[in-house]
Amino acid sequence: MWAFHSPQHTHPPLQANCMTRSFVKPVICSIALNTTTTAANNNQLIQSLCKQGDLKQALKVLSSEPNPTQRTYELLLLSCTHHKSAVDAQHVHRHLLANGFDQDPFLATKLIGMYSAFDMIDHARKVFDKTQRRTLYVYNALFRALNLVGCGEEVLDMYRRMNSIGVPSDGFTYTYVLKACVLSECLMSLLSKGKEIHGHILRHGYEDHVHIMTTLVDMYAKYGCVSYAGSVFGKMHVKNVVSWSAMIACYSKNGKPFEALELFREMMLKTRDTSPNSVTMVSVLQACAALAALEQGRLLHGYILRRGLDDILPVISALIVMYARCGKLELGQRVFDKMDKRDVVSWNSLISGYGVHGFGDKAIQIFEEMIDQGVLPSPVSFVSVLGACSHAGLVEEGQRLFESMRREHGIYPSIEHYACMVDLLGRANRLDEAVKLIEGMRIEPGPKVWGSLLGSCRIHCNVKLAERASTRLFKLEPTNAGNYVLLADIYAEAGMWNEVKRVKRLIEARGLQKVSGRSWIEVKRKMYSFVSADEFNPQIEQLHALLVKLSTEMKEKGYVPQTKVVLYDLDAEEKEKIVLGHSEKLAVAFGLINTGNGEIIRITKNLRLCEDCHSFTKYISKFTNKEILVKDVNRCHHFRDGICSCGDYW
DNA sequence: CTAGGGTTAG
Repeated sequence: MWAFHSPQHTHPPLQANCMTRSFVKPVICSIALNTTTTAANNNQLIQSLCKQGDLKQALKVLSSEPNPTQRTYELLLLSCTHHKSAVDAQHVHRHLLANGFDQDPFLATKLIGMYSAFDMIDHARKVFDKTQRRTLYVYNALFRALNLVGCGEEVLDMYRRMNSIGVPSDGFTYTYVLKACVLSECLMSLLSKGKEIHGHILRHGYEDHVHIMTTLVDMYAKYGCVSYAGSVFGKMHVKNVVSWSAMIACYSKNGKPFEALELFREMMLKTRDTSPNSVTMVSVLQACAALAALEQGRLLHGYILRRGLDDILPVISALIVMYARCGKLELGQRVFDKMDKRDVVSWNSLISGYGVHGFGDKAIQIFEEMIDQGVLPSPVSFVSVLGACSHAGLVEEGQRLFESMRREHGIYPSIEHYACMVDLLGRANRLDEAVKLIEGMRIEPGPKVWGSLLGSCRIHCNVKLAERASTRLFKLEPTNAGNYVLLADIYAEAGMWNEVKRVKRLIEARGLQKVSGRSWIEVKRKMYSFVSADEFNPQIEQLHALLVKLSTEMKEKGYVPQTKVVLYDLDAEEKEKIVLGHSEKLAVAFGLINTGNGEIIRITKNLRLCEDCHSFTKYISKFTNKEILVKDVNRCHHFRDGICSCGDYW
């Protein structure tokens, strides 16, 4: 396991507030008495008042000061930002324009930053436009402001102009333009832009600049280019916590939790002066959650306590989610109960926890408790609670909540919410209603919505509707192989083999790689990975033999192999062989051999659990008297004594 | 003068 470093806490130096305060106080008294202060004194006085937080008084003095300095205006603008007073801000702005500072590039950067903080981006733009001498700093300030409101393309556009008129870039500029590449709406076209900027950066000798290189790693991560990110990261000579965290997050977010844990291990072993912080922990916990790696998650929990990171809300939320996904909902609940302050994310984490285990009623109860306690639900709260309804088949409750969203909470349903509702209705075989909902949408239904519908068609084997959904879906997401596989599944189940072939050819023609089924199991803090028909696994023969033996015995007790899922037109016996080799069954067999009596087998699957594996695992749990937890992409299945916690509704 | 990683979702 990881060699955890003992934490070294560094305390930030204490601010010397009290000192300044006692110095300034007597000065205030003197203005009231003495109105004939000199200009120099007035400027100093305004500055002191700003630093001290007395904006109103500072503005009063300003009105009788004929010659404010640049520094005076700077502090006034900062003070306005601090007090969130846009009215005063505009007053100061007018004042400085009237006093000959309208072309001051330094104050322009301050003004832009200030308007950006007020969400007044148009005012920020106007300041930029009116400033004739646009220094590098003025550009940088605007880039930052534009990035904050998500106007990535505008940043890139301006960057182009900046280059063409010969304004040089610095390290800050590069971090802003790289971020801009990710923010944009039309993502794909800008990946090449990002690569181009990557080139500029190297040409200008920034390859050892930690901030820029880390931003690059993050940019490739957000584009899902895991290998590019890894290559940039690998070439970095100087790495710090942020760089490591960015790369670990890259793996966690891009479906490579195994690699995330591996890199974290490397970080612990290789770096002596870089210890992980709360941000690192969140990403590593996400990876544990994705893998249902409970033992590793527990170690992390201990580490979090030792490092005193347990009062950081995102860390605790990630912990709750980790426990829930590892099948230890009660531990997640306990962590939640112990919190002394909670935010909406903490609540959402718990709601989703109950959701993935199929406890829809409990999820709704917690959702309502949250509202009773005065916490405003966020859009994600509704995604969580609607998802919980969907897993539990609580259609009416889901519809009620969906309605209350807009009416009682003023939250307009987004694509995600519609996708939840389509899933809720579709899963419950109310496909007509799902279609009606889509047709009545006030926003354009995205790939998630059509994907939900296609998934439901798969469950209820509705070929006609599946064809309709997939036509739309393939246009919106032509490169998502999963969608094609889903359609092929539906055709296969309906025995339409020519159509299956057609879809398969489509996948090939478009050069897509379908995600292969994979399962993981954690035994004694180590993760073992399985793919179906894994010839390279040294234990494969032993596992196969066990599976054949169990299958034969269980068939006598009523187990019937479900071979509909096989995408090849083969005879029954061949199909049976294929499903018996599914990765999830290999992991189960491995678990049976390698775990002790009474120990729960905990498995993760990267796709939805197939019907046969589901049925097989139910029988196994009865037959071998073992408790088995399987986390598939959507939810947790808890197999005990021949039944599954999902009630065969998943 | 300004900068990099993380928080819940199917």
